[in-house]
Amino acid sequence: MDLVVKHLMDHGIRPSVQRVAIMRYLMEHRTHPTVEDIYRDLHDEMPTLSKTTIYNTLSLLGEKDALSLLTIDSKNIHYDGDVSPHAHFLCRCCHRIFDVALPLGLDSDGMMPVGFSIEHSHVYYDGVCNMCSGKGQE
Amino acid sequence: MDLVVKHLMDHGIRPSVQRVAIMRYLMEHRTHPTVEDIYRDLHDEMPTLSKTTIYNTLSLLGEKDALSLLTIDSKNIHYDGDVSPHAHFLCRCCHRIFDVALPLGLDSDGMMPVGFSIEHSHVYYDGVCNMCSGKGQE
DNA sequence: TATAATTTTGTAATGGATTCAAATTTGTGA
DNA sequence: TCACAAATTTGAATCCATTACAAAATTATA
Repeated sequence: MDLVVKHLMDHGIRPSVQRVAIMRYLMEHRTHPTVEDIYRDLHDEMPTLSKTTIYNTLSLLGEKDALSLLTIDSKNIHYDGDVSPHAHFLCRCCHRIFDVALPLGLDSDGMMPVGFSIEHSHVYYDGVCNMCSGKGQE
Repeated sequence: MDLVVKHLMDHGIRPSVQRVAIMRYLMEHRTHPTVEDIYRDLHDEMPTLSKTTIYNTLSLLGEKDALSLLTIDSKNIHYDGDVSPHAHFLCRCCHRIFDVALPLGLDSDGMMPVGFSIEHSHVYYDGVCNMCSGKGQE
């Protein structure tokens, strides 16, 4: 079975044409796109796709933990189809978001007051990326 | 000298009446307020304070690292006058943001690819707080 | 096939954030 | 203290991401 369809069904989401297209886009483009990005890029192959559907779908996928919401950028919400544990880095210069490894020793056990239960955790960095600093290997 | 004025000057910010009032509000209210919260609460003592000034001031204070922007909540930007290292927890039920300790052994050294320089880092959690879960000691 | 439930769609409305130029305040030098 | 320049504040207009909503289309079920 299609990996994307399986991913949706594993998270209890009925795989409509639009949902599959949006989830596939997220799984094939690890660029942490915004709603605008998704709409622009999917518009060619699905001219009837509406922005409302994208909002609805991303909202549903988020509730079901089929994707991850990135709030690192105060201007726009970004979405990540990779739900495996990793941190994110926002370049203040080119505004791209990069996947980075989680810091060593990250362990929130015993850090929370009694009665607090963690559902998700996020580690965000911002700074300047290798391209923008001119110090990166090309 | 007034601690608030000193805090501003230490960060290279000229302490105008409005800036001091906004910074003081943030230092005395550890509730991680939004622009709306600040505007509502300061309006009594400063009826002429405009929202644009609050936006301008928070933007300036953020650039100078005199406060911290919290992007944990996708609905609104929250502001934190406490710039010492700590993590944040957003309750998905009451939508309050709590200060929590950073996880033990947190170490981002060597986690970044060559050429990436970190300027700020944030650790965010979401889940249910002790009040909303009913399991907290009151 | 008929009916109900679900999903999609486009338009309108909402509201947080920004732009901008005028008004005000503050700082500086004579 | 006064005059001028620089910095700051203000409010109206605007922008734009997101949401609300109800009709249309699609899909599931009997």
